[in-house]
Amino acid sequence: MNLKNLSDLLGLSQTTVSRALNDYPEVSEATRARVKAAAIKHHYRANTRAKSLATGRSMAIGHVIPISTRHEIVNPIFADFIAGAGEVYSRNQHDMLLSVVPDVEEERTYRELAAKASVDGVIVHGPRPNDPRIPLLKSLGIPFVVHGRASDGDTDYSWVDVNNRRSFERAANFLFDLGHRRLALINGLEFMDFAKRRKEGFLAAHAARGVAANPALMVTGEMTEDFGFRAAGAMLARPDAPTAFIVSSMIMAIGVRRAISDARLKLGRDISVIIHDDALSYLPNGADIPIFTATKSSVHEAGKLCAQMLLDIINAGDRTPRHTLLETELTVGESTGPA
Amino acid sequence: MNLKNLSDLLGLSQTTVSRALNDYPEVSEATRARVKAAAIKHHYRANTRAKSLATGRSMAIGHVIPISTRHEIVNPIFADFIAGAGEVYSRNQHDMLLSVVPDVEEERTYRELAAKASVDGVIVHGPRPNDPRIPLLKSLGIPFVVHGRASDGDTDYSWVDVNNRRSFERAANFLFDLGHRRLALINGLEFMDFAKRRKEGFLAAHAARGVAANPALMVTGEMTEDFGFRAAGAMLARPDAPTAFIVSSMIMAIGVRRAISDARLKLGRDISVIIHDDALSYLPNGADIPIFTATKSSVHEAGKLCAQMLLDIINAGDRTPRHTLLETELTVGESTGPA
DNA sequence: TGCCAAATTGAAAGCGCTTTGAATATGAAC
DNA sequence: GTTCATATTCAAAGCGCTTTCAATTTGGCA
Repeated sequence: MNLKNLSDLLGLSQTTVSRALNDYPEVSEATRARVKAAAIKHHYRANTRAKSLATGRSMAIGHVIPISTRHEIVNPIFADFIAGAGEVYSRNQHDMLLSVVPDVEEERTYRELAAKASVDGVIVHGPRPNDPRIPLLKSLGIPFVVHGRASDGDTDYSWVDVNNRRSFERAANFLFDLGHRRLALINGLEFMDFAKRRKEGFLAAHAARGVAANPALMVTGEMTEDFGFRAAGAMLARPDAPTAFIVSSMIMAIGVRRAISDARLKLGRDISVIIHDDALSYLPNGADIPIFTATKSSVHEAGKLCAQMLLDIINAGDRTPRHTLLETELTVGESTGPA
Repeated sequence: MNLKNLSDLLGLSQTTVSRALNDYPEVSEATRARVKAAAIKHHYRANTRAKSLATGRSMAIGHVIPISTRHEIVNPIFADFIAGAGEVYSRNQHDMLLSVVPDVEEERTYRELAAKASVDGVIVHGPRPNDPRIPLLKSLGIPFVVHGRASDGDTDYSWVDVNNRRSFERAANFLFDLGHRRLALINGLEFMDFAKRRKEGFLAAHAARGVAANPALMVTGEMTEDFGFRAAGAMLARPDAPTAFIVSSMIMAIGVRRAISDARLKLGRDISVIIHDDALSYLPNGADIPIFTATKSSVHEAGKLCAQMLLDIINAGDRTPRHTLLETELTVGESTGPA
């Protein structure tokens, strides 16, 4: 069933039928009702490709998911973020186009998306300091929103980010207030911007208290359970073992917990742990009382915000950058206690 | 830069340029080379919408991700599956169209995808027994592949699935062989087909050994850490506590491990655990020696297989169903021992 | 009754590509 | 030098929609 069939059926021109369905005013209410009824009855839906060819808008948003050729890991945050964004797209009749590409081909992918005109805008995932994608997208003229920020370089673009620096500074201060002095940081890979900012916050808190941060207690790595386990295990074996950990993700923290329990220590009593909690739907931080004391910020919500911001930008047609900086919630759980 | 511009530039007709780029034989090698060079030089890529309007193929595959209105959870398996499928699509110049929709609107979404002709085929996620989507997609005439199977009802469709029944039967037998008699099953929600099959396998092993399965030791629920923790905690507190657990996912098992350690028991010595390991990239089952004894099957691989099967079906044009049944690998880790 | 503005409808062009059918150029065979 | 098959190129139609511009109808008012 296409427009021609439908209009023939109704004895109307394609013009009128198209206008009736798209709520143009120059169509009588009587015909509009008749047309809409017929459209529903015959399950008519405008062919997306034809429609977007005619209008010049694809009604689709692109997400380019780079698969690291070195690390072969899929960001576990991804599912919840996508789900959040997807909800917004569905509600606004947009499609989501996902490209999973080896990171080395990322630039080519963006260029193709632009040239093939298959999306109206893109979300940029996992920004790195001085990220080359930002100038690229600007030069291509595609509207985009970055989930996170890329420090250094051009900062004149739209983003939604968590205040990672402040968040980790607060976490460190919380531990200092409990009397801890030997804090460990188990962070994500440092070429990711968020990890860099978290470390800065961690160090800033140390500086403010006049406590020297021990480089041996600051590690960065893949955000896996296994890495958390090894890193924490190694640190706990040191003579200058930390009394508290700040951990960049729930998944890593699960490994940290395993290391702590393997070392026959009790979480919250012998050792304190604060995590950053992305509020992943399948890893809730306890039901009533949080298992971990955490700086919490829902990545599902971030997905929604990014998507909404991008749609707003596209609709507004005005390209002045927008920013949303989310503060985390510091929720106290059972994993922290006095030193 | 569009086809017209490019052909004007070259002093050729659009026909010839199009043919040159699409490797049609009736174009001289000299012109083909000239055209291809110019295309690269001017970053020309055919507009997807125009192309698919002309060819009738959208070169896109749809994935409908239902968000349960009740459970609000995103399947953690999702990211790795999508990454696997996405790799295959990229390699074959296909796009992936993701629709995140409340489960109640799923039917409407499939109908729209069909009517709007925005995809050439779809992957069906999370089949349930007697799943209504299968007859629906058949009636709509869209090629599709199911990740998993829907027992009961029409079985005449293409799928890629793990042999869940056999897998859990083997796991139970492995524990029986170690001398365990009181086995617990911590399973996914039973309206999911895979969970149903796993339970069948669990029960089949019991029946074969003449051991009565204790209904109190078989639970189903959300696949979260928290559910695993609570379920295992409650069971361990019983007078007829299990000596071994079979757990349907790594994430649940992490909760089980927490419950075990809270009960001051040692995993692998006091209590055995076998998990089903989907080999999620961010939750590796230990680095050298597996933490958990597991029935393992990579969901990333399953994503690739589903995608490849669907593309094959679309290209073959032949609609006879194909099936791939994957056997799991039973790898012995440190979480099991004699009763 | 006649006139003009407003309301309503339609024909046709165009979005950027593929593909059919026709036209032209080339070259081998006579 | 023709002739005809083959190789190469092109003009134009068509994919299903939107939108411009033109045509028609309607109704208010003098």
